[in-house]
Amino acid sequence: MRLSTKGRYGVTAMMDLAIHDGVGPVTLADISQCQGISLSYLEQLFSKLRKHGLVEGVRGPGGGYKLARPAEGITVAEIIAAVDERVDITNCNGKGDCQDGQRCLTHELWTELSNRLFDFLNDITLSQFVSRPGIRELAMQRDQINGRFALAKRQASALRQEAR
Amino acid sequence: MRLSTKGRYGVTAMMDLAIHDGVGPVTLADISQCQGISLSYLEQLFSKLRKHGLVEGVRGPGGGYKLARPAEGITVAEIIAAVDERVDITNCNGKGDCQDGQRCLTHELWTELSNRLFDFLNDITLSQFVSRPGIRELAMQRDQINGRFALAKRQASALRQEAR
DNA sequence: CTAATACTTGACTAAATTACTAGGTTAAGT
DNA sequence: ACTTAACCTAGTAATTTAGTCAAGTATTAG
Repeated sequence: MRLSTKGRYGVTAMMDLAIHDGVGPVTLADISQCQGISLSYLEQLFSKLRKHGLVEGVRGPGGGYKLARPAEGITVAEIIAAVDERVDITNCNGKGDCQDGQRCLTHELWTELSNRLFDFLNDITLSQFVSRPGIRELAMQRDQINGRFALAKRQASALRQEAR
Repeated sequence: MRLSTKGRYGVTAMMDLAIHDGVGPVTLADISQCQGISLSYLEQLFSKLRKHGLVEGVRGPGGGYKLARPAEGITVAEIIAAVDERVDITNCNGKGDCQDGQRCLTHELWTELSNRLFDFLNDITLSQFVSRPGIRELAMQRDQINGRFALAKRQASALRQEAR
């Protein structure tokens, strides 16, 4: 388990998709503007997210990315693992030994801590953040301010339908 | 909150000190051998740990490093923060705004997740791992195998004293 | 005192990761 | 057709990580 800016970008981007889930796809250009990182870098990240079955791309005008699965089933740990693609857990773990064929005691303690951390993050889903009351409405307001008109429009009609 | 190999090195090294707490200082050369990283790199890490009041150096023959405080009071989050020295939490947070003077909603959600993660790691102390029954004895055995005779000797007499 | 041990500091280098740039191709909507 | 936006590839600048080298200082055993 590793947590870097890359993982943060992935998680926040996925939150963005989750907020607009069911409303319509979100373009990378939008996310790029909001997060302040380059479009091509986002493309790299989303390529990984797509290959791990977390998002789906929709081509053409009005296209973008959307969640491949409901937000309830997507955990933070999954997202981080997808963008990080890290295999090496410890220095010696690949070979299985630390020195003299013995694994260092501290490494065992570390993997235990690492597992606890994973369980913690694997228990947090996107929906936990997005399904809070009022979040959708707030997102719509911000979309209008930020010039995401297409999204805001679709969001508004989605909210009207929900109201019925 | 960031978690890289640097943080892992710091945590595992601190676990090593905690295991030998009360027994005597641990030399960086020992840790270097066990963790498989260079002595000078460890020196850099321990310089930070010392400046953050987590460890104390003992000079002269038989010297090394030891915990500056009891293991019960040292949390994993503290160690990671000490070696990482990271300030930037989000891309826009330094300036306080994301775009158009509005903070992106996703960034707020991220900081919330980040705080949860910090609380989690700040609740895990070194003693939780080290004070498990049998850990000290196991450490002594490994020290002998790994040629850490001085430590093993002190550890043994410490255990004898505990037995009384 | 002297030598051995171990911490301290700084400057410098190699490797890996992060982030970006520039050029495309492909699919779908108008 | 034309535009939009996903998708792909290669290269590269910037930053971080990890390690090296060298010249110190402090402590203590003998």
